[in-house]
Amino acid sequence: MLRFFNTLSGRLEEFKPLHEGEARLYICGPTVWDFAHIGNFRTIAVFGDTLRRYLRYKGYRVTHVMNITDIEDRIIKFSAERGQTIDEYTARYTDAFLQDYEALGAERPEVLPRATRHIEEMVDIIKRLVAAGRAYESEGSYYYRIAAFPEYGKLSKINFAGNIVGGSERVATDKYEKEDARDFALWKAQGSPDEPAWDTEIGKGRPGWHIECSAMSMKYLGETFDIHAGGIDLVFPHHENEIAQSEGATGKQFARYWLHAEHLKVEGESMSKSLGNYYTFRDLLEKGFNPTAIRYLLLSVPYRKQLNFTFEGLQGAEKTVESLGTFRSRLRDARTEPGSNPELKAAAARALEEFEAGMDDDLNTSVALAAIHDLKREVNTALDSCTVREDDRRDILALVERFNSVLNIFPDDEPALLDEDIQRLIDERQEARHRRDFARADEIRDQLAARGITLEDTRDGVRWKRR
RNA sequence: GGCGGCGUAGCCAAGUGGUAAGGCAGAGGUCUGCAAAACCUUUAUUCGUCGGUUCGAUUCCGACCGCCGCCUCCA
Repeated sequence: MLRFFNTLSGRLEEFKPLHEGEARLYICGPTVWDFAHIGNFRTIAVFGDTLRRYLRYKGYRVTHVMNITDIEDRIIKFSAERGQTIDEYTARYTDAFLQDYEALGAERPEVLPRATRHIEEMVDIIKRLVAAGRAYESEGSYYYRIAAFPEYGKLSKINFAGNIVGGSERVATDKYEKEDARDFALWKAQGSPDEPAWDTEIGKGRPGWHIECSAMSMKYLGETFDIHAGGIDLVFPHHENEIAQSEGATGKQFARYWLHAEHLKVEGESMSKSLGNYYTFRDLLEKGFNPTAIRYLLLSVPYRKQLNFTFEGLQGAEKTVESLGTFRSRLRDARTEPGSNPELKAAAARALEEFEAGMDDDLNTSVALAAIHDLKREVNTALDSCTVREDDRRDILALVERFNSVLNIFPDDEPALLDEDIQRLIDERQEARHRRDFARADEIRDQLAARGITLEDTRDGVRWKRR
């Protein structure tokens, strides 16, 4: 039974999709004004992708929508400063993001909508809100009338009674003419002629930040859909406002399950540019770290925990991921007798059960990974003692692929081709070893090591791997 | 100020009202010509501190200390 911690109810709830056999998922993706940092990737690419993959593993047909925000104050400002259109300005960051997203082993969502392409849908919602009395126009801008949506605050549990609203008087510092300090902008009238603006039925201007997610999620997933996910910082005001906008316009429940990923820390501190511990995924690749290891590390702690990202941990993850790869290729290459070993059959069944128990429990990836490590150890022991049989080999390899279809942490171990001269050197070394000419054998091994080829002598011959 | 999360071995950490998963690092060993890989053994009488509830708490409650976050378009 798959259960999620739903921010809306504050409880663990069984996942029941709205449509039989189908799971519809919306994730608030990046804002494309800068390169995304590893925290973004943990939420969007690792948590979001794992959620998507596990839903599919559970048999649901998944529709995954991830927005890419391309209307935002900084984007407007920077593109204007450079005399570029928004598309020209954001193209570089969007491309880089998608490239990194895939390098991290995440699957491309079915829909990657852009705010700039959905102005009409946003305007439509604003018109519906105005008609429902939940929005009003003021000096060319439109605001959400929070007083007309009594449920406001139900997601973030923020008590607005004595907090932001001081009384009935307008907040004098606000530059806009709002009825209430809490009211937020749905549409901003064009400020100056050089500012990008869209000419629409409700005037010339640009949308507020929150409306894009209401418009795009409902367009692709329906007015009510299953899961809405994102970083914990989005709970308020972004997601709270999305609920107000969507439910205020449709009168129906918006998203049924709200999942929020915690932020990570770096070396025990919050990640920030000023602390100098702000890393993008690209930074880590440039430092030579393996993307699979990065994924493993970001996955090793359940998404609702603040994982502490450290370089020591990343080095550890590299070793771990390497050993997973060794395990899989060892099993693949093992020469086995026909039949099956009941102990391994039981070990595999236990691993599957624990993996699913962990993942079912609000995607507890720590437990799921422990199940994989336990299986790895038992199988390696059996490989050492030659007690793996052909059926075990086949079944456990299939099981590993099942696990990997969800976590994607086994490194690629495609039996890549060796250059002919490398193969010749390996053969020559084997001959030398038979002659007990170990000096020559070691010389060749060092030579290959310098070319990035590590050799391992096993009972069944030489294994090699490229580093 | 309001609201929330966290504090478990050298490091990253799971977890539970009945006496602590997993990974990395360390130590010893097996295997090996030597390595590598793999495996075995070992590493918290203890889960921030102090109280309380309980037959029993790391797990529940309270206080305190420390860290992180939201309330300010940062995942």
